[in-house]
Amino acid sequence: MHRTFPATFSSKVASEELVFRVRRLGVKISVTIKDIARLLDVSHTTVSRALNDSPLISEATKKRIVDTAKMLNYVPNYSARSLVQNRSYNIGLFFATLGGSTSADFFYETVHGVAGVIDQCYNLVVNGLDQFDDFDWVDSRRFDGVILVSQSERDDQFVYYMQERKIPLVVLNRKIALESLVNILSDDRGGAKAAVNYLIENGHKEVALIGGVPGFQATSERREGYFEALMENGISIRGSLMEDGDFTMESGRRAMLKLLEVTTPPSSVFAMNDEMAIGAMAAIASSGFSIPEDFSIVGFDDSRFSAYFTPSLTTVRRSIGEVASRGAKALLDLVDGTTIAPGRVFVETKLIPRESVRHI
Amino acid sequence: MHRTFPATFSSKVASEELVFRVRRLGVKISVTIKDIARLLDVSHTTVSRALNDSPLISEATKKRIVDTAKMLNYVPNYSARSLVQNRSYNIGLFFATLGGSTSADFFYETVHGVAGVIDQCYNLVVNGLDQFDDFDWVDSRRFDGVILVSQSERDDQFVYYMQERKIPLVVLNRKIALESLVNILSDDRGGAKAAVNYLIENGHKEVALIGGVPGFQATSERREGYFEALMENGISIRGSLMEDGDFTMESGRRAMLKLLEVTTPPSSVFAMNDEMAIGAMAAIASSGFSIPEDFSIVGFDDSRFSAYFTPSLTTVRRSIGEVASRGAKALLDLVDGTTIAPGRVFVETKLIPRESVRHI
DNA sequence: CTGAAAGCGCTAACAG
DNA sequence: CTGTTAGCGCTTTCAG
Repeated sequence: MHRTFPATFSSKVASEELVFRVRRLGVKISVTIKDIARLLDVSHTTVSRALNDSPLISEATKKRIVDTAKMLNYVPNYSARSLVQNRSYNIGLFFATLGGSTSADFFYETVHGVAGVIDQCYNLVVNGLDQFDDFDWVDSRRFDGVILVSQSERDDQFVYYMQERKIPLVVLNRKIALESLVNILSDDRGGAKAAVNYLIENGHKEVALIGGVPGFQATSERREGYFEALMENGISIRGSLMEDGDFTMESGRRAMLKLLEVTTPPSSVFAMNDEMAIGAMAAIASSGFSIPEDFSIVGFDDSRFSAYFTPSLTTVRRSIGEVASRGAKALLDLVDGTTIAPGRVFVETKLIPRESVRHI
Repeated sequence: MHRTFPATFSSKVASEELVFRVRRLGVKISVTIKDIARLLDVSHTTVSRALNDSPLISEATKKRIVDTAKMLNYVPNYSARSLVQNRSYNIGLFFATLGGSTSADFFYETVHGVAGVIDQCYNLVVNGLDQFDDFDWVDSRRFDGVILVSQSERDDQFVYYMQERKIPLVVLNRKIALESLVNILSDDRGGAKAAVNYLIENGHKEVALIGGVPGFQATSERREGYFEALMENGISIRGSLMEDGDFTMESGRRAMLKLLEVTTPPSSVFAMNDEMAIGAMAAIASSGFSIPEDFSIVGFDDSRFSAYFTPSLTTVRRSIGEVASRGAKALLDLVDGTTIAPGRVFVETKLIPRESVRHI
């Protein structure tokens, strides 16, 4: 082992002596700063400084210490550091729920987007708000910052809780009234409007709507977009063409089955997400109709599978990954104390025309 | 505020005095054990004991303290507790990778399965092994235990690392040679065999294979199952009917396009996961063929969308969620020091017949 | 049953 | 540039 000793070792300490000391360290489970200090005859402060790249230390000693630390596989004790620094090195990524109406694709893209930005020194802690009765476990000493993927006003309770505790918070996916907050979301209304406009441009006089979970902000925003498009094109809104879903495939299927029973069925459908669009497509097919010949359909999200359907699904792309990564970057700045302008950022949406819409 | 004081408060401390003391606490960000101790004129040791439900304390004082703590919204400082107890209260959930070949559905089901079991006192830390150059950051003081969702032998390095550090580890999704480990996975081989057998039973004389990432254990196991089924039915193996994919939809599409160019194309295809099956279905459709008339296809995983395709996809269900939750339970036992028998658990797979297979 | 004292490993004034 | 000292909030001996 002593053959690997870096040459920069203290001249005061003979190589043999050092070997002896390392030996005496024995089968210690983990090396501490004190160990290194004793080994090199310096104070533990000096070691701490070296390891934290402090400027208050000579390059020589720093190198000596850093080398030794590496050799001994020193790993800092995060609990100790956390205790004294009052930081947890935990970043929370909280979803309103981990089950049901959070679609797999959405979840995946979000976690992926955040994880790609978060630094190695942080733990990314994933959780569903609905898992717990209260928020007591969310504490400034346990989370340096939190990214909330919000769906509805029900989450406001949590937002206020966080404000109270002064825990840095970034809210994704839903407009938040608090101006002091960083708030990143996609332009749901604009996207929905574009989707419906596209159907109208393609000659559809009637556009049915399959809605998401009532109460979710994405649902109301996309409904607004739907309304706007209809109104601007002088198309009257028919209640019988609007069905509620809950963002799951099954709900899309059920909603479509109902729409098929309307006396004068629409020629086109806008589903508020791709999963419900799939469900609707399944319902249409199982009823003996075909897409886009009998029905045109547009989804929302551009889930990764939407290009692979038959027919491929026309949809609205909103980069969930970008929302997530921008949110994560903002949170990191917030945690680092970098002053960033709070406020709302809309990530653009874009219509992706594919085969599920027919021009009439 | 003093109206809400519980009646059990120390008689030694008059209500007014207590109010005064609480006042003096002022706008402290967080209440500590010491605060409570001072408030109630007991030692901080006593408070600690009460809060930890120690038997070395009278019911009366315990109640008094617990009530006060609740009233003051006391939250323990996990860093401090961790430091002294040498536990992090972090549970790691590590994937070989967070991108690419980890499908959204798989990821979602796994996280969901684990999160449903993990106790509130733990943080669930999600990570991809490929995000980092080394494993130094994975430390026994930073993770009480880790669940590894493994794909290939490349992850062995990590497994050994964990063994060395004696960090409790549960490995999911892939057979691990180490007998001392808890190892939970689905019966990939059996599932694949069932899938291929099903095609053969339905009169198919030729079954093409679309494989997963070469090197992934799921890939080789499922290939084995494919071979076994063919051999037991006296069907010869044709190399031209086997294409490699990487578990993504696009790879399934490409593989199928190649299979369509074979001189005598097969009447059926077994794709090693549902995503590739979708890709294959897209390729078949775009080439002007239809399913199941021209080609029968079976997937693997029973992803939630497979029932909603047109035609719906015959596939093999393996409960990823169950693998995950069983793994999490085992890890929790391990962390708690409960002696559990290590070893391998196979979660059963089950063929789910749907419309994508035609009987000839 | 309760309290006093020690110490976990680290960082951060404050002196030299 | 380096060392001394103190202390983060908690649990845990060890004495009463």
